Amino acid sequence: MTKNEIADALAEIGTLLELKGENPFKVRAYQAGARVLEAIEEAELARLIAADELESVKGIGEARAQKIGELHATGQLGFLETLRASVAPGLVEMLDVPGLGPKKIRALHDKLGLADLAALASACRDGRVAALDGFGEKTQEKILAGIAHREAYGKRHLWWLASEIAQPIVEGLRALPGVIHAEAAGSLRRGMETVGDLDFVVAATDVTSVVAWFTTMPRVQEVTAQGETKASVRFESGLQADLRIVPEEQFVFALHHFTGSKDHNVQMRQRALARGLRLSEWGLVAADSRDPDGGGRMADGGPEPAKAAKPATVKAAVAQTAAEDRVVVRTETELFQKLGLHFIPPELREGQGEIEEAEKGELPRLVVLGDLRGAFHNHTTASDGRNTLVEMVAAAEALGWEYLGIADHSKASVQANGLTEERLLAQVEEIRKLNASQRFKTHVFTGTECDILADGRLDFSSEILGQLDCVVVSVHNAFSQDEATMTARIIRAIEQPHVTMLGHLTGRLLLRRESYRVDAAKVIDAAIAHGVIIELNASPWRLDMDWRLWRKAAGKGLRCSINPDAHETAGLRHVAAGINAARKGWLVKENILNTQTKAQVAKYLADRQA
DNA sequence: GCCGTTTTCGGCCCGACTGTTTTCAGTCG
Repeated sequence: MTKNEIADALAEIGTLLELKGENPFKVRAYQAGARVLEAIEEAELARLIAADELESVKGIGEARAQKIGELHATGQLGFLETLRASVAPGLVEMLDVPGLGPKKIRALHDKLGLADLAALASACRDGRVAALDGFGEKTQEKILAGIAHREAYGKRHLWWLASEIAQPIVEGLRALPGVIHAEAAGSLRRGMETVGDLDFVVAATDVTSVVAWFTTMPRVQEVTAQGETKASVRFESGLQADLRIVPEEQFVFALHHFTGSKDHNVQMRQRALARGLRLSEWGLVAADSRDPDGGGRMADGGPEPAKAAKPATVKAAVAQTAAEDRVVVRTETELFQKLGLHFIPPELREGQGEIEEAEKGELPRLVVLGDLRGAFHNHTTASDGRNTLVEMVAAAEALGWEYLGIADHSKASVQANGLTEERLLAQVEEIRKLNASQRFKTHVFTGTECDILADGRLDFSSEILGQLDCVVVSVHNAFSQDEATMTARIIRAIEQPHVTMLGHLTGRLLLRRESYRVDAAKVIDAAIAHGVIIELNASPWRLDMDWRLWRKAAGKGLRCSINPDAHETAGLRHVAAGINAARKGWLVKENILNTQTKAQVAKYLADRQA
């Protein structure tokens, strides 16, 4: 069984245990285990299992090491089979309904015998749900609406499109009277390739007017929550947006908190506790301000009367602390400093070792958009692009780029109007003339996006490829090959002479099409061995190779090129999405070809072709 | 189920909002 399949199995165990009402910490342990596994490489997992060292991984103990080993070796796990048999499969689907969690689902199942969404909807319609203890009319209505809109509510959204929606909202918030700061937080700020919802954090003096503006924005279909410090709305598209409003002194804490990720926040709070501090979105206070009884809830019957002394929450502690005694923090940099850390850029806050590196002061100086001096892998009307060569170069010049690499499709990509040898050589001539004319400051590098044929041969001969500045090779057909065949095919392609870089490693289209099956680690090793670059395809629908693979790959010596794969002039701007992904992959300027000057790039390409 | 720069047992991040209740459980992020 592959690593990801094992991670899925662990996550499924967590979900099933949750539905059974198991200890929540045990549930969390399985979910955390799944994430830990996702961060390990396939080969590394095999090595750890073989060496019996799985338990040395933080977050994996004896029980899970055994289960992972069994799944890896046999693809099966008796424990999981038994668990599956004991939980009606329809209950898992119910977790997708907003407002329904494990407790309520268990009540619906135990008391009304409901085992799937159809039965649940039916029970809502005839009023049986509202009659249950702990349920009511409103809950029943919400469940029905949730089932009806389940698909839209559960959908994730491309970062690029979500960002286009979020930007005017941030600007609108900043323009409101009484608003001091407003920022988009959440996975959008972390630069995730897709986001589930939008988060906004605002510092303001007048809460009600901000909430009123937010809940009446255009296209808001439903206000799902509205309180003194927060509001949530759902747009017609199903996208949800959350707003938090805090006093100015708390803005940094709230911004950090709502930027997340969850794993990062948990680690930050644990770190604060280890230093005698408590951290929340409300502030940073001494840990001994905790309620002496150990919590806010008093389940026991005998609370002594005079116990108003110590506040139970960070929020209360902040409120009770005299202004001059609070830990004052004005920027996120200061917040990290208070916990003995260097500033951690939002893109790195995934709980995957960034805190350890920040403690040592060894976080990389991540690449920024301004580092890019040009870009490769761009199409024109010669194949399936929508703008001519001249239009594309003019757009690159307007972006201030020193160079632009053209890579139209090759003849095997008939669906994309791929170029024959004759048409390609004619384009090369056209580009040489354009460069010679000095009409644009931007230099054009010739090239192709040459198809990797089903058997790993290339669509053009090496004689043709040798006449180009830059050769991108990509898979565009026979997607259903098995992993071994596909991997061997790609490796054969990059072993051939004149190949500069590999295009979109997995062929995925985010939220639309799965990757083809390929062993990324083997391709990465082969690329390094042959001095071939792997592109970070910056199309917001691709972002391929995935950011999760870059940190380790770059550490082994793999070079990157951030390629817009633009099919029109507006597509050149997609490099910004590629920069996000590169930053999430811990990449620095030096890892990336197109941060270099025209002269450096020209020399690099000439050396490759020699 | 996992974990230990106080710990091998007893904790485990923290808080807001809703709905259904009259003091709080459940859900969500």
